[in-house]
Amino acid sequence: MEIHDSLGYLLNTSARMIKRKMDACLEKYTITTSQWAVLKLLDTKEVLTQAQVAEGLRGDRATMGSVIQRLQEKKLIDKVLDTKDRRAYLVCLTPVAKEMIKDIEKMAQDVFAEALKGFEESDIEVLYRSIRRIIANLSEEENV
Amino acid sequence: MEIHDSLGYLLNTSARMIKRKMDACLEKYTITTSQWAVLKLLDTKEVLTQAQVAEGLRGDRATMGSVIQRLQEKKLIDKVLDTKDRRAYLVCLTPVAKEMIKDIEKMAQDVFAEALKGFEESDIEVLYRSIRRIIANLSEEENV
DNA sequence: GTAGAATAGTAAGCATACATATTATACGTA
DNA sequence: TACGTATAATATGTATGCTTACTATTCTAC
Repeated sequence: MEIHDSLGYLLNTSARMIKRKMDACLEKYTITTSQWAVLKLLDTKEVLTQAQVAEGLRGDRATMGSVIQRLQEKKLIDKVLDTKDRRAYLVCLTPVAKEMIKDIEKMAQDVFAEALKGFEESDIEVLYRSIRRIIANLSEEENV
Repeated sequence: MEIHDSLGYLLNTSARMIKRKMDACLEKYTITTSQWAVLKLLDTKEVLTQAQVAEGLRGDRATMGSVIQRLQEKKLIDKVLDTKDRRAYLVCLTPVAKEMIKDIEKMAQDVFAEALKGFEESDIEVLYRSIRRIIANLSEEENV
């Protein structure tokens, strides 16, 4: 099978292209797409431990730790030691970050709209359902 | 919008999960998923310059250069200076790599089969067509 | 023929992404 | 109460992935 026909190549390439476009748009806010994902998760969940952030974004704790560290350096999140579990830090957004997220939200939608230009509504529905199914399939096997 | 509902998150996460699974399977061959993609491309095209490899996999020349270097160190590809264009190298597979690719091909199919377990044939068709359309949409805007 | 633009490959810097290992802390059980 | 197992965070090493910049070479237009 041609590499260009493989599911891995198609998913990886489309993901990289969206990330590239998002990174370019996010540059003016001095954050990256991965950092944006962490901010978005905390916007919904308010307070999480680093382990929960990693789990929430299906990333590894070491990587998420360093993404969180950079966000902390940029004063976009705060992390404080959990008094109930002294191993853990509680992570939340700063007011600056909350303000910023409002501005970025629309821009992110525009990137996805561009990616999905000309799509049938029904195809969009199948696409999203399919990708979620792939994630579920690969999570399932992991837990065996 | 929830981060988990965003197209970027869905594509990125599914791509990373497939890559993770592929990397685990490829470990016994001592190569990575990105290296495998280069080998697969050269298996089809026989001889390419590094710039063509980068273009063929929609990557940047610096990154592809270092992936190719590592494959050369592993004796899986050869690169020779192009006598017609002394800027360029011609890259091709070694016999060892060609033998290896046969073994890996089936394993790669198994990973995709696992990802697509339980899918309707029609949904698979919509999924592939949709992702190709996303790639085309994002390529188009790049070339404006 | 020459100058300017473009290309091929690499260097350097920064940001993930992943795996493995270590330290400190928490939890459950005998 | 002590011990073994599990967890949270970080350290380290390796491999991308991307951007910018540089050098050598090629190509095109005048």
